Amino acid sequence: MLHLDLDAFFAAVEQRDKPSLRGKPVVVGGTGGRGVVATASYEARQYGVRSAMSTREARARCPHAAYLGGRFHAYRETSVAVMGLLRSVSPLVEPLSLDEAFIDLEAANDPLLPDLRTETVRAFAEHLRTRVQEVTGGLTASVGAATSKFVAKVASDLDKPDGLVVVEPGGELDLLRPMKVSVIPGVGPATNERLRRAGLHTVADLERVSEEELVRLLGKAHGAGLHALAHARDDRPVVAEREAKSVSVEGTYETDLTDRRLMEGLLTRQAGEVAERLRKHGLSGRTVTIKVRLHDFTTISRSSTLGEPTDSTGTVARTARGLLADVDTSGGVRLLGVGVSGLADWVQDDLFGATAGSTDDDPDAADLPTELPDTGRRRSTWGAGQDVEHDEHGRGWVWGAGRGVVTVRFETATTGPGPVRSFPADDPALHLWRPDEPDEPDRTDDTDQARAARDENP
DNA sequence: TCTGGGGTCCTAGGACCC
DNA sequence: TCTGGGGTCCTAGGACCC
Repeated sequence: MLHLDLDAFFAAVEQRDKPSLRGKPVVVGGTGGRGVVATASYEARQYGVRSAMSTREARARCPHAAYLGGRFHAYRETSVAVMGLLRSVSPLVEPLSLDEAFIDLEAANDPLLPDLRTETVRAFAEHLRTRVQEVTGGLTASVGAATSKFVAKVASDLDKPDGLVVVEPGGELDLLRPMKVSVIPGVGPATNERLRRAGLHTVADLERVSEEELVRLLGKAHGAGLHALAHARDDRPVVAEREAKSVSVEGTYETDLTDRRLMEGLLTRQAGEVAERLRKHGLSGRTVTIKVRLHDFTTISRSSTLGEPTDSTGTVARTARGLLADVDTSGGVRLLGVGVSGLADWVQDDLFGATAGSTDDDPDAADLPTELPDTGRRRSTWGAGQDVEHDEHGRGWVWGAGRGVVTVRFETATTGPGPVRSFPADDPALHLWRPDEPDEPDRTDDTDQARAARDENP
C-alpha cells in the first residue's frame, strides 16, 4: 500500500505560479476576520503558522506572509494531473482529498514494479515522486509505503516534505510502538484526552490494553478499531469509487446575525446552491438538515425527512426555513448551513411534465433579504500575493501594498517575469481577480478549500 | 471579534412494528 | 395489570478527517 501526500499543496501551487513567492511565507485560507488557515508554506510554518489556526493568529505570528484566499481551479487542475498519474500506475487509487491518495500496489500493472520487494517498491516510489514533480510543474510529494493503509500513511508523514519511507513487512509494530496515540487516525483531541486519563500515551501502552477495556473506554466501534490499529492490524481495502452520502453548504458570517428574515433569506440561498449541486450530479435526497452555530459556538441541527427524495430548490428551501422556526436565535448566529442526505442516485422521473426543471415555486422567498449588514469597514486592503486584474495591464498579483499605493507584478509562471507597476490603492481600474467567476457565485464568506472539497465530492 | 467548510461515521433515545 | 425482545427508522449531537 502506498500513501502519497503533496507537500503544503495549496501554498506550493501559489509558489509555483508566482515565482517571486518562492522561498517566502505563504498562507492560503480564509482571509476574513473569522478565517482559518488551510495551508501554510514551510517558510510560514517556521513562524508557527499551522493549518486550522485562525488567520488572525497566523497574521500575528507571521505578519509579512502573503495571505491568499486561494485559487481552486489551479488546485483542482493540479490534483487531476496527479490522480491521473496515480491511476496510470494502478486502477485502485483512493483520493482522500485534492492532495492525498492511497494506491494499492498489489493491483498495479506497471512494468517498473515487477514485484513488491522492499527495494523494488522503494525504487518505484522514487520514480513516482519524480513523475509527480513532472506532471505538477515542480511540486514535491511525500510518500509512505507499507503493508497497510494505516502504516503507509504514518510512513508518509515521517520524512516530510519531499520524503519517502518504506516500512518493511514485519517492521510495523517496532515503528509504531514508541509513537503517541494521536498518530492513529480517529484519535483526535477528545479520544486523546480519554486515553491520557487512562494513562495511555503511546501505541505500546495501547497494545497492552484488552479490546474489552478499550471498548468500555471509547465505545464499541471506536474501541475495537483502535485495538486493531494499535496491533498494526489493518485490512481496509482501497476504495476507488465512493458514493456521496450528503450534500451541504454552510457559511460563517463576519458578524453575528440577529435578523430572522435575513437568516431565512441566507438559508434560502444556500438551499438553492445545495439543490443545484444535487441536480448537477443527478442526485436527490429525503432528509433536509439545517445547522445553526450560535454566538457562543454551540451548534444546533434540525432535520426533517420527507416522504420522497427531492432535488428541488423550493422544497429544500421551504423545509429549511421551517426547521429554523424551531431554533432560538436570539443571542445571535455566527453560522448557517443547509444539507441534504439520504441520497438516491437516481433522479425522480417527472412522468407528467408538471414540474418541469424540477424547480418548484417558492413565492415566500421572493422578498427575503440576502444582503449582509455592512460592517462599515473598508473592503479588505490589498495584500501581497493577491491576484489582481488591471483594466489596462491585464493580470498580475500584488507584490507590495501600503500608504495608499499598491505595487503589482504582472507575472505568472506562464507569462514569465513581467513589469512591476504601482497604482493608487483606490484606482478603479485595479480589481481583485476572481478566477471562479462566472463558474460559481461570488461568495466572500466561502473558502476555496470548501469549493475544492465540494467539487471533488459533490 | 478565538475557533472554516464539506464531509463521514458513530451513539443514544424514542417511535413504531411484529 | 407491573411490563419481552428484536428490528428499523428517525433525530440530535459529537468526534474526527482533510
